[in-house]
Order: sequence, then C-alpha cells, then structure tokens
Amino acid sequence: MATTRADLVAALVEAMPQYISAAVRYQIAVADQLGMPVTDIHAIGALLEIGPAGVRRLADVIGMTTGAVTRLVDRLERAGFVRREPDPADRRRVVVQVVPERVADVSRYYEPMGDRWQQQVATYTDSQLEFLVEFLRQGRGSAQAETTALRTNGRPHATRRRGA
Amino acid sequence: MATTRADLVAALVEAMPQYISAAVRYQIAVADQLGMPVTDIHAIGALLEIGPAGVRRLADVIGMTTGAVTRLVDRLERAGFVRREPDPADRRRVVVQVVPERVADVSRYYEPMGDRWQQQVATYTDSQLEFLVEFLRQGRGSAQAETTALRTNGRPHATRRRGA
DNA sequence: GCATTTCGCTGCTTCAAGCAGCTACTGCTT
DNA sequence: AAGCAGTAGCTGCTTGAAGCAGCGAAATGC
Repeated sequence: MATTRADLVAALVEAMPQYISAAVRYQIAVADQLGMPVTDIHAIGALLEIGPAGVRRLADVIGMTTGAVTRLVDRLERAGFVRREPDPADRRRVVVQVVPERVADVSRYYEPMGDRWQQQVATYTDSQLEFLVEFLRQGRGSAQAETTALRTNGRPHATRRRGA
Repeated sequence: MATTRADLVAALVEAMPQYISAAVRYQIAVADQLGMPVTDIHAIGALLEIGPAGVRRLADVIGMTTGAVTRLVDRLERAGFVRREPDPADRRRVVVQVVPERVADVSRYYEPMGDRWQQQVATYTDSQLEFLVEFLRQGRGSAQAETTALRTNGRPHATRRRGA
C-alpha cells in the first residue's frame, strides 16, 4: 500500500475520534462498575486537575450549573470522595477537596489500563515520548480553547455556510 | 531541566487523562449547543464507527440496555439523524443507519477543532504521523479490551488487595 | 451605611436510563 | 411438521441527575 501523506493524515483523522470514543466507553464502564454517574468521575478528575475549588469554579470547568454541582458534591461527599471546607477568607465560599485515600479506590479501576499503557510506552524512545507529550498538551489546549469558544459564542465560529 | 526518562513517562501519564478530559468536555459542550444528550452524540459516533447495526449491537457497544437504546433511536430518528430499516432476512430485527446529510450538521461543530488539529498535524513528519496512528490504534485496542474485561469480570483484574 | 453582586443551596420540573415483562419472530430438536 | 427455547426490539414504570429560578448570607462598591 502506498502510504502517501494524505493517507496518513486520513488515518489519523479516523483514529483520533475512535481512540477518544474508546476511552470514553472505558470510563463509562468504570463508572458503571462503581455504581456512580460518569459525571461524578468526571468531576473528581477535574478536581485532581485544578486542585481544591469552589462550587462555582467546578461548575464552570465541567460545564454544569451550580445547583447541579451542589448536589454532585453532596453525592461525592456522602461517598467520601471529597470534603467540603469552609473558606476562612470568604465565609460564603466552600472549598471542595478530594480525599486522596478514597479516590485511590477509583484509580484502582484504571490500573489494568495503566499497566497496558506502561507496556506500550516502554517500547518508545525518549524523543517519541517527548513528541507525544507535546502532542497531547497542544491538543488539550485546542480543546479547551474551542470549548470556551463554543460556550461563549454558541455555534461553531461562523462556519462559512456556502457563500458567506 | 533534566528530563530523565522517568520524568517523561510521568509527564505523559499526567498529560493523557487531561487530554481525554478536555476532549470529553468539548464533546459535552457540543452536545449542549445542539441541545441533545451527550449519549446521543456518542451513539452517532458508534454508528459511524461500526456501520449500520441492530439495536442490540448498538446497545452492547455503547454499554446501555436495549430498552434505553430503543428510545435513544427514537430521539435520533425523530431528529432525522438516523433511519430504521427493517431487516428482510430477520423480521424481528431493525437496522439503524445514520443519515449522512443530517449527521453533517453535527460534524460541523467539530470543524473548528478539526482545523486547529490539521494545523498541528501539518508540522509533523510522515514518520511522526505513522507513529501517532499506531499509538492511537494500540491505545484504542487496549481500551476496548479493558472495557469488555470490566463488563464481564466486573472489578479490575483481581487487584491484589494486600495479601490475597 | 446602603445597594449591588457573588456564593452556594433548595424546590420544582424535566427527561434519560434501568428494569422487567411483552409480543413477534427465528431456528433447533425431535 | 410441531413444539420450544432463545433472540430482537418495544413499552410501562420507577429512579435519579440536571436545569431553572429563587433564597439567604456574605462580600464589595459607592
């Protein structure tokens, strides 16, 4: 097969969303096993990513309303995954923090995947690893930017609809 | 900074889930814009991936019950994203097919992201592209395998819980 | 010191998903 | 050929997550 550059790009364009879909399905399966909504897992991930945060902040990050997040945190707190701490500097605020020991119980489910992953990565050269990291970071940046763009502008950036 | 291999792997282990989270949030934002549940988008993706399929098959792929999928397909059909075709070979079955023209309306939302992505990819060498494709395919395979493992075995593969 | 804004919480409503049971149909067995 | 177990998809019913709008409390601007 003559793998031209166009073929390669096409293959990548196909492989990418499929990869993400597979990851999402995996995450859903984990959530099912844990008997908790995917959103909750998602929220824990967000907290691990941004650190302790108020309800508002968390709501913005995961794209939900504060009301919904309040109850989401209720669930997580009841299950022991997070703690609510009052903010001494602002007595309205509540800072949500993950409870690492408990979160480990979730992480455990990702271990088999992580193992496979380590194996895969072990065969790569250092420069390949660097390349991957850079690729992912940049992609993440794009996704973040487009997410906020979508949330603020609404529709995709003035997609030229035939002659505009 | 002395980027040892361990550092690189650590960076990758951090970058990966964050990348996926970002992608997921993006997808949620798209779904919100379209005013449809994320699951529905997800299902469309699955159909594009596996081609026309019966309700059962689709249910298995996206990890839902047939009952839920029936109604999911109801929604998609009403909105014109898919069509139900009777299977002449088996009159119990219903084959669900995407309606490409209509699905394009969803794809449009991914365009800005796709554009950024094309830009990013344009700077890569052919071998880097090959590497990426391979990386993604393998990762997808792992995710699929672990997903089914999780769904059949339940819990992660007999995680040695301290002395078992 | 008062008005405005922000923060998180709480009814209420909506709607997606699971569950269980149903009918229609297949194909296997005898 | 007839019966029968298994399969495919659909339909009530129930549960529960999320949005919305409105609330009191606290901070901030003037």
